Amino acid sequence: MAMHRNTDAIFDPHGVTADQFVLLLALEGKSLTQRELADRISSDPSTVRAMLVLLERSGLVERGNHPTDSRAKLVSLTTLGKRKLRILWDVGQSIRESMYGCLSAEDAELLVALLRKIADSLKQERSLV
Amino acid sequence: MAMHRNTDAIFDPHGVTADQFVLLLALEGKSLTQRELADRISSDPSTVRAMLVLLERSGLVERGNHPTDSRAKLVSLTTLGKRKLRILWDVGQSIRESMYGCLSAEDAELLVALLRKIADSLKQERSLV
DNA sequence: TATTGTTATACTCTATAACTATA
DNA sequence: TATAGTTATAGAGTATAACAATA
Repeated sequence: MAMHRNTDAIFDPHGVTADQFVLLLALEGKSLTQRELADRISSDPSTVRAMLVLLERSGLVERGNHPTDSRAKLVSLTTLGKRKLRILWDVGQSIRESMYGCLSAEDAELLVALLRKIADSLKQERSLV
Repeated sequence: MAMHRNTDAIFDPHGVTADQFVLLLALEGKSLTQRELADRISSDPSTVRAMLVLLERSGLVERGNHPTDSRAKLVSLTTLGKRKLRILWDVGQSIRESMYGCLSAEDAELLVALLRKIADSLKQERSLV
């Protein structure tokens, strides 16, 4: 598979790019419209469309009809997609844990807490816009 | 300018992509061959070549002859490139500081220290390979 | 009129393979 | 033989603009 980002190397052995992982993550536990998906991953409808075509081809995602809006399509994970997402999450988790290996347990926990605080702060900023 | 990553939005107004910024940063204070540059930014010679063509066109970088190896080319920042790099660094710095805005000064310092520890650990791992 | 999605087009980064020139 | 760089080719994400269908 062709990589298009350095970080893809992590997921490359699993046939998924880092961007695709982000998209799959946004679909965890719910169905979204392509537009909602684009907003969620801070991308563009045309970009999302291109990604979905590839992900559909890989069998990780499916697009069905929207119950009330016939313009929209509802995107959701297939069974294979859910399974793949779980695997990829575990891959990422093991990498994170090995990165924290040079820190004490307390420092690792502290680091995550600080990062989460920043993430929450940014998310709140964004929702105010 | 066409963006090719979400993070490009930060540098887009300055006509530089995030990847180009990484490359320019690797050239700060020194000249490197294209091969060294590729190793430094964990990329490929053909990729680096493509990037350098664009950066040369923008006038941020120049390629001269290598003093002892006539196969190699020495890549270095132009005056404009050095100036641009300083500006981009300041842009990044102001963004980092605004991100730390939700943390106390001590916590912000601690966060940077923890991240730097991880970075150093990864760098050491890499040099052992 | 506004919105959802599609299509066409263009740009940047990614990399592999085959190649030239030099060490 | 090995290395530095180039070229051709291919793939994936990025976005804009124009468009059809629907709300």
